[in-house]
Amino acid sequence: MTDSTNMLAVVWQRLRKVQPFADLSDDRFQSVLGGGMIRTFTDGHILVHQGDPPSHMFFVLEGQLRTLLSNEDGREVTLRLLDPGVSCMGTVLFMGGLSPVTVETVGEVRVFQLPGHFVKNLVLQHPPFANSMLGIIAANYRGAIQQIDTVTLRTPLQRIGHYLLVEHILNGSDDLMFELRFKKSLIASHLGMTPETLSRAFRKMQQYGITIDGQTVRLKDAFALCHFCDLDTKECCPFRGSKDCLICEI
Amino acid sequence: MTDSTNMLAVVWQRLRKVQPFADLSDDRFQSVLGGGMIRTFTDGHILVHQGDPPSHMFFVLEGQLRTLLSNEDGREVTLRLLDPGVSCMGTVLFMGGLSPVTVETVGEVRVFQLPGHFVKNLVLQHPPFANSMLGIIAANYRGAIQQIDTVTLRTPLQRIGHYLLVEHILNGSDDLMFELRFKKSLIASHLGMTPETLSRAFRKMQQYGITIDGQTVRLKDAFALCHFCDLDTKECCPFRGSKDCLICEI
DNA sequence: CAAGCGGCTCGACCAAAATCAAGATCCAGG
DNA sequence: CCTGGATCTTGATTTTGGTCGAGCCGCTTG
Repeated sequence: MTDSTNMLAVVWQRLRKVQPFADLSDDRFQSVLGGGMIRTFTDGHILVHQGDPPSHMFFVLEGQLRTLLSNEDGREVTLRLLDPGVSCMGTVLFMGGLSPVTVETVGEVRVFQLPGHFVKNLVLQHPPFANSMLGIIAANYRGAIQQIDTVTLRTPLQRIGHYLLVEHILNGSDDLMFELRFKKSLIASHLGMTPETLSRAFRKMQQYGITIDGQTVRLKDAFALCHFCDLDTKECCPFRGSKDCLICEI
Repeated sequence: MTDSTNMLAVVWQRLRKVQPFADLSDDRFQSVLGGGMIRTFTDGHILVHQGDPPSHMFFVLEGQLRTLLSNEDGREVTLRLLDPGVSCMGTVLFMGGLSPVTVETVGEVRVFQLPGHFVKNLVLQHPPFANSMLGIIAANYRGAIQQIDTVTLRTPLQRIGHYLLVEHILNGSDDLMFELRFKKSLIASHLGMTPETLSRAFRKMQQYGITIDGQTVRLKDAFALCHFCDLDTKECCPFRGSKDCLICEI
């Protein structure tokens, strides 16, 4: 009892302020918690198989998940890499039909899972929640478009540069050193290339003043990654419009 | 007056039964029509530039649109090819921020455009409409995921096979002959390859009993395209579970 | 009918990334 | 402190699809 109360406290803490729950009243949020459950999985566990009917929406509490596509030969692409506070399968619930994606744990993971019908009801009964869901799905869609851009229009070097840039910005971008959140083989799979190619490209990044040692990325200066900026990313750049950024000036 | 009444009748006819309007009352649908406008564009006109703030949602009435991504070198990928009855930019409205995609006409096109704020209000005021929008966005997202699968996990031959299969099914799949809806260079761009590669792959398809002559596709038999089926497509296959399909049996 | 144009096809060549095959490095467990 | 396994790096080789150039087909236009 104490344990489960404790767990609930963790969930509360973790999910209260994030989409799609941020706009809910405390009462309603409480009922959402009651409608779902907390589960723990070990490394490499598959929560959803490509082709399964989608049953739940998942929220990462601790650890990491990834969503991926695979073909018959065993080749795969990672679609999304999820850290705590992030959800998945929300979109798939509204697609109708079977899940096009596989969801797999990366390391040990604790998730909160909410039944699909629960989510769908909430959407119909609570417009702000529907709006939140639209926002989440739209954001994921944006990510997918970004990924199409990445794998079809960019060289491996550009892909990694852009990936690092986004990581750097997420990280607050005030430090010239930060850690990769995911292991390299996963990043490679996300960027649509082999680990070998990733490795070689990391090497080539030294020409731009960016060195990668283990999981640590070091930048020569605050603008080292500007070469890899794009319209979308520029919007989030803390130096946007700054005279110091040679790229943005153009 | 007569002309605009006439136009409205066309819109009514074209849009009344399609998402996201199908669930609206006649009254409300009428007010939606009043809130938007009809416009005509010539070939190659750009309705939305990558990086523009999204202002409208568009519905194709006549002709074709495409949405695309492009990079600085002029290379581009086509994301979606839109026929009458289909919408675009609905998702982008909910993504927040600027449009990641360009929208361009293919030939002469007539569209109905609805201001973004109008759509957003409707979502907040009318839950079934929100639900429809979720469905539309989710469907587009599915398309994007499909495209990632296509460009990263499939050979050019498989990509085209799958594309033809989907076209065949959309076409009713009762005829062994059908027309490509889009010109080949557009299809190539959608499948993430050059027109030359598409051409060569079309040639190779003869080994599978599929011949392409101009815009006309001819199949040796009803199961010629089964080699290119996947889980997602299998769900829509009219022969699903049929003993005759050697692939589905597996 | 001829000319011109756009879209498609096809062959020869080339560049880039995947694959294959060793090593190097790092970490966990004994 | 040593060992075994996973992960990453590196070089050599192969494969694939892109690029370039030329020619063809079908359609429009004069």
